[in-house]
Amino acid sequence: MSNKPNAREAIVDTASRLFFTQGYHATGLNQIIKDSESPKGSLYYYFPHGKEELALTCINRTSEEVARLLRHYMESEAVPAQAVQNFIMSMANEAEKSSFEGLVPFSFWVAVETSCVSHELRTACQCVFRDWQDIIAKRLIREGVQEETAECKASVVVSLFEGALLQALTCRNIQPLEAAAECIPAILA
Amino acid sequence: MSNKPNAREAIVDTASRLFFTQGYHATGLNQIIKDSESPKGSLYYYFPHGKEELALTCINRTSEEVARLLRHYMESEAVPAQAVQNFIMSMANEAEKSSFEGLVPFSFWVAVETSCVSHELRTACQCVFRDWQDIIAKRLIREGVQEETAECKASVVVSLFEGALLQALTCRNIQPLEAAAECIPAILA
DNA sequence: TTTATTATGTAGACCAATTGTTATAATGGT
DNA sequence: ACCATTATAACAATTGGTCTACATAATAAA
Repeated sequence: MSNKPNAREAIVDTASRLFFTQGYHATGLNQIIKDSESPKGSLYYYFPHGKEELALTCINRTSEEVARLLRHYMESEAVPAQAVQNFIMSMANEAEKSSFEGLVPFSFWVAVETSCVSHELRTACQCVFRDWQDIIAKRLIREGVQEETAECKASVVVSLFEGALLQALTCRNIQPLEAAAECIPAILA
Repeated sequence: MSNKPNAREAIVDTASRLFFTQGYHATGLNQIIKDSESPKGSLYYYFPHGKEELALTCINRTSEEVARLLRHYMESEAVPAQAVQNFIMSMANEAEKSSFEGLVPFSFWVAVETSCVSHELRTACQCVFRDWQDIIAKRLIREGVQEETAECKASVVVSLFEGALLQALTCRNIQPLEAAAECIPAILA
């Protein structure tokens, strides 16, 4: 009872997990409907444009989720460098806890993959990176950093984190993330 | 005449380009044989184990190619930071020149994708990252940096570069790479 | 030197399985 | 009766992979 729109939620949940751990092309619609225990009819009922629309939804939803988390960490520390370090290490712990198999929402390497699919998906991924960068930059500006410098450093933080996550997932080891966190103060100084 | 093993070369060349720009799963065998103008018979003659064996060959070959390039840049400058900066900016120019569509061999985000395919591919990608890191670390150690610190900083450089490349390819803009290069001295100091 | 024999590649038709997608029928609550 | 949702079956297209036929070149036997 009262299972009104939870089929949609189940689909988006599992699809997000699969897209971000396996990749867009590696994830089949059949696997999504099997894992989410939802019928294929529902998938095309909620996402008439199919896989691409579903992916777009997953990207936007995950992006917002992460932005919220990032904002939380950036606000809850007096020193920006410490905030970023906490954020990175929390993600590292999360990844390790799930044996590098769970949804590590920041791992946006799907961006390049989906960029080849359609212009719409590429634009969505662009926005994701820009949003994250903005959150960090705004915090730095508030600290008195000049705007242009802040944008630049925020971009570096995002890049470093994405790259470290890529290495960590490949090697199934949080060491690259630890090294990244350690270097943050030197970058933001 | 004398066209002995150039079919193999053609296959590996085009397959590398496609794998590293589109991704492993997004690249079909049919596209490879069409683009390389080689018949499927030849593909399975040179790579009896199919797609996976071909991918392994592409990864190893590209990895060595990049390692050679990286080594070249690391040797040809007196100051390590300057060497890394030159390397990053040369890659940025290369990417821009091809409108972000050519083979940007450093973009190893396929690593995560292929990591899901087989243990063998994952191990290969791990080795790639370790090799690149070693090249940078050795140069830093030669400069008098302590071994452990050197390893850590080398890992950061690799992460930062990979992440910046990810952003650059997504946004079709070299700005993230420029920002990354600018930060290198602060990291290696 | 001519003739067999065997490697080495090329060429592409063919295969079962799966892909994303569509269409239509059946459900069930209001 | 209505409408939102679910449930199937089928769709063409493509996937990675196998198979056999064929050409050429190298080697061995006569």
